[in-house]
Amino acid sequence: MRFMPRMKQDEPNTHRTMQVVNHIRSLIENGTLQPGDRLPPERDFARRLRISRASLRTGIGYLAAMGVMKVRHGVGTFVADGPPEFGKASLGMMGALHGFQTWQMYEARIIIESNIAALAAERGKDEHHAAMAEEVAEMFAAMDSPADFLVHDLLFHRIISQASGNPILAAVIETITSALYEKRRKTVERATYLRESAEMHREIYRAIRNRKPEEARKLMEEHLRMAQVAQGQERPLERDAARAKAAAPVAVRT
Amino acid sequence: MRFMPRMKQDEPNTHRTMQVVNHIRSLIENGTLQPGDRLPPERDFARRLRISRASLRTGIGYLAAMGVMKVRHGVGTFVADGPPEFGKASLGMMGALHGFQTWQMYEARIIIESNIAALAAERGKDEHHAAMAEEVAEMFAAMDSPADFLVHDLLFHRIISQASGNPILAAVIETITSALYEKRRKTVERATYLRESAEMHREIYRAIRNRKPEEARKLMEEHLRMAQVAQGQERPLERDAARAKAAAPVAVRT
DNA sequence: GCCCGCAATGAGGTCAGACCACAAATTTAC
DNA sequence: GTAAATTTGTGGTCTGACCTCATTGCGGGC
Repeated sequence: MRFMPRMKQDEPNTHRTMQVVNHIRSLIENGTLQPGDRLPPERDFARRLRISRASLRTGIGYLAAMGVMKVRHGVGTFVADGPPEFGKASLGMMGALHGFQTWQMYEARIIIESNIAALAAERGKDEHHAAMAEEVAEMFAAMDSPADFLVHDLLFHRIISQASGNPILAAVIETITSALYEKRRKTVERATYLRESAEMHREIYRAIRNRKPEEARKLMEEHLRMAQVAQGQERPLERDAARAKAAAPVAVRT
Repeated sequence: MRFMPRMKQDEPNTHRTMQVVNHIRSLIENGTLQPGDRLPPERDFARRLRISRASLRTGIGYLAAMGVMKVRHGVGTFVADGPPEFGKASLGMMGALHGFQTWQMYEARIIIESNIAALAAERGKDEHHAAMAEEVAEMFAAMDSPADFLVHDLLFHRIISQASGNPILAAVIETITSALYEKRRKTVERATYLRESAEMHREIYRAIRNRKPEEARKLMEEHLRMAQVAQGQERPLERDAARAKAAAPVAVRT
């Protein structure tokens, strides 16, 4: 992190929070701050921005909630690295608020990730293919360790997201996947279908490497649908669902 | 909002912010707080939770960043109503951080929303059909007022999202759309294609009402692709894109 | 009697400075 | 030389005063 310009002085009444957010945003946009970089200590930064530490912290908290910043007590505040995603807790929180169902997460995941696979088959580069092959191999090697298997499973899917060339779709999938992760880790212990799963991954990999978008899409969809069934998260029938939650009125507020 | 239980006292070292978030989350989950409800005044709430007002505010700020709460200076703090979406600023912020391109937003939108249209054709209810018809009519009526037209355009798409029965996909689209809104409002003034656009909407509506998922999907995709072209946001050719940003290394950190 | 304008009220927003808790580096003791 | 204790640097929390904004309601002027 190099030279850091001073914040604009005007607009005295605009919310301090947004001043901080916009300031940091501009630092990111002009390259002063990059993923993984560390912010100055709060006390210094606040003095430099000529605002109180409390206000600075509010702004940082805002960015942390969106997953843009990562705060580590006793260590420092960092710009997020790793794959882009919406705030970790946000899906869960919105789920509580709007009554998301698990089958809806799977449905969204199937729709988006099968298209990601197709895009990856069109755009994937050699590095991606190599990395995918690596993870498939690791999966076969970890057949007796469900926990390890899961790790490489996740990594495999993440590489496909990256190969798709669309970080927005990748971010959405990342968010959904991490919300699903907890439920998943429990059922993976029943390792009965690991071999089958590994082979499906291999087929997906081949379709992508051979640049067969439609095949990749179809295989991915099949794979995810199977994963969903393996965890008993199919969409309930209408008459069962009706009991669960009364239909919301068609009211689209502005 | 009825009786409000007291926060758990234990776990003294856990972050106050998360205490607040979890507490409010539980209030939402057990129905004490509902969309549109107002939180108690910060001073009272903080006293009841036995934490400082500053900490409470940190937690509220966190929720506000995720779009779960809405704070209005001088008025109060409310649980968000309206359609679910990720934090308004989050996409823009992530875009700055990870270099999202506009064509990627359109690509994501086309993929997701065409599938939403298909789902809506399968699951849409009479109320949705009626509301959609209404908005189509409004669009034809607003042919001479691009700004009004845009409003009904947005509403139309929002109803389809709701009719799809998958609030997660709806939230994603809502987030992308609002990020795209600014750019859109400018070009809509060149009203040359409004009639054409209205007719496409009508066709989409008909496909959904007649429960023709594949047709709805196809029409929606066509419609969005046209909107993208109308604003000159096609995906650049590879050789042009290469110059814009060097390919990131295939590094998938955990 | 009605309307406009100006307190009064109550809400969130900001500030300052002291102190607490955690993690890493450094020194000290053995 | 290693392990324990201490120091240092950073984020986390508290207190309580004061500021700004939006709404309410009371007057005075018409």
